Amino acid sequence: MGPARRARNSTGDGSPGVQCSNCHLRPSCLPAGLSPEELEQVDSRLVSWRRKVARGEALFRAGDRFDTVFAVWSGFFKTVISSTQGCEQVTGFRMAGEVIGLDGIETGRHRVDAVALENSQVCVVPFSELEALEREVPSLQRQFHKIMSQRIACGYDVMFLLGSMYAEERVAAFLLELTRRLQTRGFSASRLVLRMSRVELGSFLGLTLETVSRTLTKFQANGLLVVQQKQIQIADPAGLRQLIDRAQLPGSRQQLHEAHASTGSIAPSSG
Amino acid sequence: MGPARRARNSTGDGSPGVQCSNCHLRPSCLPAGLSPEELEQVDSRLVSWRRKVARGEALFRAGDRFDTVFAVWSGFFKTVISSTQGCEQVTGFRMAGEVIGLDGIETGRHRVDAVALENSQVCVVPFSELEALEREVPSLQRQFHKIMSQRIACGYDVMFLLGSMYAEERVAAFLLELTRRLQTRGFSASRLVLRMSRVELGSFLGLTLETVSRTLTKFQANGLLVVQQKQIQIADPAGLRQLIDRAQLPGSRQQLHEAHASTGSIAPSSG
DNA sequence: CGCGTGCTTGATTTTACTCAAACACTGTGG
DNA sequence: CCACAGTGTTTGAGTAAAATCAAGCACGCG
Repeated sequence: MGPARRARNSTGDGSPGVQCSNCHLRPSCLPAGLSPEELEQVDSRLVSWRRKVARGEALFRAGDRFDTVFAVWSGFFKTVISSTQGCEQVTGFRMAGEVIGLDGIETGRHRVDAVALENSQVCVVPFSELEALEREVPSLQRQFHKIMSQRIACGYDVMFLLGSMYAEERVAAFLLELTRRLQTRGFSASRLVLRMSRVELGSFLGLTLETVSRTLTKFQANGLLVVQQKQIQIADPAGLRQLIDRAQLPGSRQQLHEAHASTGSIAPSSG
Repeated sequence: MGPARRARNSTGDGSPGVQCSNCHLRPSCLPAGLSPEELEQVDSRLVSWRRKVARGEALFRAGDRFDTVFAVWSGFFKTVISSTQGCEQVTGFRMAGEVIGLDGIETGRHRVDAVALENSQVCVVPFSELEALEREVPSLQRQFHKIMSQRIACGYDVMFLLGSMYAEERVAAFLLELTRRLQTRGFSASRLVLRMSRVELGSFLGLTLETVSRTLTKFQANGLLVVQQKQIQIADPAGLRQLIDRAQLPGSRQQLHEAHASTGSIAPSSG
């Protein structure tokens, strides 16, 4: 509200120097792939500061006015969509380098709640300024489009998970996807800490907490994982992968069309 | 590949005059909200032509190189994501005025198949030219961002549907959403034709074709619908709406956190 | 040390899937 | 024009997967 809110390159606390050029998250964030000159433009032109969000607090809530996007700098978030009746569904988890708030562009209002699952910090990026800078820095424009595109494609993956997989496959796919993302950020591929509760994980996977719990227990019994509450050790990643691939063989679930006429000579009339 | 492919404002057949300014779909398409001057820029600068896609044919397939987005001009499409093992999941249905291909921006390759469910025509928009024009026409940039944002938010709605709803709720939500979209295009709110098969609808809704069929039959028995194959008449839209709202009441499915301490004195132990 | 939350485990029920058969609509050829 | 094949849809019976209900356990915190 005050002048501090618009101060160039300062954190919410007034400390200076939120610069993309210095940030180790750059390769996976908004200014990925920019040249040094372009980075300098971003540093000087794009008003950006940091905001702290304590564990359990909301970065924003559905219905809040949208005018900024946020880049997670540290910590971990969930996004949650709620029905008018109070039923909730976790739509995703966001970690460092990932952008939050893109769903608000269309209507100018956020469509989901974004809640920190641990003490977190985000870079605050005013959207209109981002758009203005995009018009001058094509590679920033391209990167922003890529990020939105990835979010769309990622949604398709979740739809596939929710629409076509069994409980075990969903949990396996989730763990592999999460470790993949952690790995690109320099974390171990075999050890991870689940920042979300079983309820939240179940909500995201379209399962109850009991089913999530049972599945993790079963994976441990089968030697795929070592589970200690929120600490997970991936003992057999190939086994998890296999579980997903195996499950998707024909017959497991529905086929939309049986691959007809792969031979060729008989021309498919097709309608 | 030949010069025709790059011809300004011509259809694939060579007929001239694919102009957004003349198009009745404009309000819901890429150039929504543009001023007459801006529209003229789009008409003259944005190379766009039409492509016909016969029923059953693919506009593109997963893995195809991405370099254009498509705006549906007539007809109806499904987008399908497939696992390496051949299992398929419909991720959405696209009708006139909606944009297809946005999932390909990130990797430069399409992530889904786009298949015409009836004889269709699309406007072909080279993506690099769209980006270039966006840099000069801010309201085009904004509209494109809105479209991508809407696709992301729409993905959240589908996740909610797949993750938190029962079969009946899913079918009801789908029908209401479909009629809503048709209505904005000037079609009846109470009569519609399902362009997709029961298998395809089931795939999208995470159900089997039998469950879809049974649900429609039940809705008809309850006086909510009149079903004649692909012809659907919505007899009681409020009833369908009620079905969705009712189902999302607490207790129906999981709550992430019980709205604690609304009363105050008597704390609900809840467990 | 005791309480509370979150997690695990078990028993039972419900939902939707699978398998199977019959029916209906479409388009084709006699 | 009608018989027929083929696909897509409906309906039924039985089964499997996951939800629900219900305890009990473990970890973290004051």
